[in-house]
Amino acid sequence: MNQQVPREPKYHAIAADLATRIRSGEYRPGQALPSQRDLSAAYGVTMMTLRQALQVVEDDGLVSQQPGRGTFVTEPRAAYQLDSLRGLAEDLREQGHTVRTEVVGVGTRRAPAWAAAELGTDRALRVERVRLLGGRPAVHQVSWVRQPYGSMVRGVDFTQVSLYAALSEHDVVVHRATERLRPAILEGAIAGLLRQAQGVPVFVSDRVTYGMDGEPVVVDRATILGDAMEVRAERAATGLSLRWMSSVVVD
Amino acid sequence: MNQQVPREPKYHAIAADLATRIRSGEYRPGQALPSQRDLSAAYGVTMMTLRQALQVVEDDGLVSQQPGRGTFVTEPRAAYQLDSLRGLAEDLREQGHTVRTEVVGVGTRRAPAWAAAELGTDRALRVERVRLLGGRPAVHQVSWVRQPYGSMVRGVDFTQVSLYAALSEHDVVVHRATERLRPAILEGAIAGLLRQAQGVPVFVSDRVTYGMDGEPVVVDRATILGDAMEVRAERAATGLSLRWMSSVVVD
DNA sequence: CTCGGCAACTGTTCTAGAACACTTAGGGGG
DNA sequence: CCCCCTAAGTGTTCTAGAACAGTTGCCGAG
Repeated sequence: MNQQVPREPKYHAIAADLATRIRSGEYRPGQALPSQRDLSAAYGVTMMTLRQALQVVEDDGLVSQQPGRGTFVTEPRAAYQLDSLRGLAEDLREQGHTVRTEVVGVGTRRAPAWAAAELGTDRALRVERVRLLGGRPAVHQVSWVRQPYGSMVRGVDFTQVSLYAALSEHDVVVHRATERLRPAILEGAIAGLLRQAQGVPVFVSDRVTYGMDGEPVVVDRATILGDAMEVRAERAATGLSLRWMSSVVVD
Repeated sequence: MNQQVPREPKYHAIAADLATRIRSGEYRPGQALPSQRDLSAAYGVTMMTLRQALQVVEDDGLVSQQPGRGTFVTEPRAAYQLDSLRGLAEDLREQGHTVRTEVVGVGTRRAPAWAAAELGTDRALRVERVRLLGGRPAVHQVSWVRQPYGSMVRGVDFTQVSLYAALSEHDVVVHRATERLRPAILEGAIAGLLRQAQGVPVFVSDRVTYGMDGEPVVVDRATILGDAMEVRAERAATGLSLRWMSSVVVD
């Protein structure tokens, strides 16, 4: 047995192919995939390798493997993975939501104490945005990008380019994030920006994103309308996720 | 190669053993476990089997596997796993929190529409409780236990026994739960029970717990003070968790 | 002293099966 | 018609490696 381990693991490619075929409708919710034996033969790999691919697809929530019965495509579940390293808008777009970003302001500022404490400095670029779902403001977000990274992305049009994509263009690779969520009451200028009355219940999310060297790169505070998102957990699924309430989506 | 598959998979037993040794302090946070090759030899299994066990332990958040470096024990993270099937108080106690339960009322009632819709019937036992952390009311919880399970546990002293422990005494085994979390504003009689002013931001958690037959057994609605809990996510960890704010704990 | 290369260590991927547990459907018998 | 058994299908677990990618430390040379 002489095997090569390719640059991209086979099981990744297979998982991606299966995901594509499921998302494209080739395999529909409730439908059984071909058996593992048939799939492994079709992809030209052993059962073990195929099973690794299926584990990935199952972990992504696209299928449910049932002993003795088969592997079934699950109902689509739009979810924002809280631990995602992508930007908010990218996540929502991937889920098929119509997302528009409005930039409220961009400028080099002294970061407030809470953000400076996380960044380890108060020298930062402040990026203030509003995210609209289906044309309706749903999220107000202020990002503090630590210098020198802030200067790198200062001229970016953030209505078109995500902060993380812009950082990536400058080879700033994010590696880890922590995020905290709490309930709060909408007040101040943010209420106006979200076009809601003061006093409305919201989630406030504080997020710190770290680079490869473990140093904080971006600190975000997002104010999210309580009727635009819920936190949902299901034992049978991959874990916790944030779901964008379908009532908000006007595609 | 003639192998038997035992009733309990080997990798389960190995994962449990490793978890026990980590939790007992034999392997400390930050410390590297022995290499996979050494562990597989020590447990008398192949690398693949050992890796399955390690995947389970990593999925439980106890270790972090790092290519080329080793497998390291993670810092303990006191957390209420949102998808836990145990009762709320049990979770908190396990985390070392001082929890006291006050029973507001128990009685057979017609479940409200939202709970009846989940239970598939409005015949249920209503159990209303307040959970105190460190002597301070932190959570108000109303549980609706579908009949005939409600009748089974009607006479239980819920200040001493959790609802799920009581159900378990009657061989009602819960198998799966779904939970949703949203922000809200404290109002009505609940504010008084939690000894807070009306208008305070809270989380509201709706939870449905299912039995082995897939039928709903209990529907819960918990109102949780925003300063008693946060949702926290870390990429490097197992996913989302609810953390009880240390400021609330007065042990 | 610093840098580069090499060796030994680490985890990751893959092969090629085989045996087991679970599920379902069909056929036969009562 | 109902029940039981068997066979064929399903996923799950396990063996026994080998090759590859990543990491780290040590030694030698400049």
